[in-house]
Amino acid sequence: MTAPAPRATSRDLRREDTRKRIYQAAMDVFRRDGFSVARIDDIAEAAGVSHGAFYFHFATKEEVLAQCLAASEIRVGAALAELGPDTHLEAALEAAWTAIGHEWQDDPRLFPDVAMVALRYFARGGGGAARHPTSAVSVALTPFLKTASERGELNPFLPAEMLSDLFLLNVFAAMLSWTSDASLPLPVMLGGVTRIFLDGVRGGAPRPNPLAT
Amino acid sequence: MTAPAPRATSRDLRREDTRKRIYQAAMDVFRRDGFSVARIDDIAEAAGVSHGAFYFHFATKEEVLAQCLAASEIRVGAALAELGPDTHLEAALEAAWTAIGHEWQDDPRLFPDVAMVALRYFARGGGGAARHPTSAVSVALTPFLKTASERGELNPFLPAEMLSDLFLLNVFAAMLSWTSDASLPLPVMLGGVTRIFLDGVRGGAPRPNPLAT
DNA sequence: ATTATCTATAGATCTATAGATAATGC
DNA sequence: ATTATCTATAGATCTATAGATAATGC
Repeated sequence: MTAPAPRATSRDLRREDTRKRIYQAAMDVFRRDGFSVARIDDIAEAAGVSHGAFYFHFATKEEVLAQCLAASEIRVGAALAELGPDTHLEAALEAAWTAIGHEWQDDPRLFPDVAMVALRYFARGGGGAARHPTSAVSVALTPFLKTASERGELNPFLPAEMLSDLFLLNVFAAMLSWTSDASLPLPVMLGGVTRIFLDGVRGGAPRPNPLAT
Repeated sequence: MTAPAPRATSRDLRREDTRKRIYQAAMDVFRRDGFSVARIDDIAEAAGVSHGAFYFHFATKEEVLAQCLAASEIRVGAALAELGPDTHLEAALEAAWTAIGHEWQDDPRLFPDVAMVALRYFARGGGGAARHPTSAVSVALTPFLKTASERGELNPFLPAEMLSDLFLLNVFAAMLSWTSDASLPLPVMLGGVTRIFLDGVRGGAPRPNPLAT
């Protein structure tokens, strides 16, 4: 599956360089002008390339944000990968929202648009054969949910695979709510939705306390 | 607050007629071509008006969907308004997801785009003085959450005002997930997220109340 | 010689607006 | 006469693509 030996040529280096310049210029312009108002020409000019060069590297403005999100997800996923496989679900979820919160707390202006592209990609998901090219974070969280499920700690209303996506959507909803109304501190909101989610998936009113560990 | 007596003139009737023709044509084209691909010119042509007439009635393609969503929300809100004020939270939430599910189950193609504009409007929310021009459904649900909260049935992690938005976002997430992977029936998914949400806000394990009012 | 990267440019679509038409209110 | 509704059109921006340039592999 892996290619033989994709040696990096000078052309490759040059391409990567301009791609990064365009990416950085795009993010700068997004932060300065707002995503929807940002114009491709301004991005290209700031990057010192032609209008068309942008489209050679990115199919659309949104793809820049999608790559930004993907990079962030990889960092968060890496943080989660450091957790031992026996980490309790509650700790894993807290690690996730903490990392996600740190990723975006300094970008409140940009976050709503990021959430938009995240939603768009989520909507494409598609089941069946072509299983989600879902978020790296969702993939990293699923094992903890599966483990908890196998231990009988979760109620059976929805399959574990769906729950990580559901959790992340709640985290994004909390962040989005915070960007438009920061009357509560971000950790309170993220902790709140996590608490609610966790209590929710652990099952309802009368239940045997499985935490008796 | 209400205007004196906005008698409907023949001009008003004519405007409303063309607006509705454009609206209907737009929805038809959206369903036929998909929202993002749909072109204004095709909509205008189908409605038998000029290109610019569309923009006289709607600022953008998205505004058509926003009005579609608003109309749906008003219907759902009306259904919820028929519930007695003592209706239990669980019954109110079920009434909500049932109505919402009925609204969109025959429009799986369009729903992801509707969710997108809903998210956009939610993101604008904005706290402080200019309180959400939030969804009619959210407004209709809030009293039931407040009542439950006052009865001490809910945990105190997030204020009741936020919970209705959070619930609706979960409902939308479930519908969205269903549109891309209908391996579970829609009522199962909507019932599932509702169950999780309800169990979540009702509070989990016994714990000290941090916000002890 | 072939191919990847990028520029220049034509075409499509959206956005803004000046002006035509006809209804309205005085 | 004034105003609301709509048309016609100019301008802005995005999208698609033909061609220039230079690196690559043979």
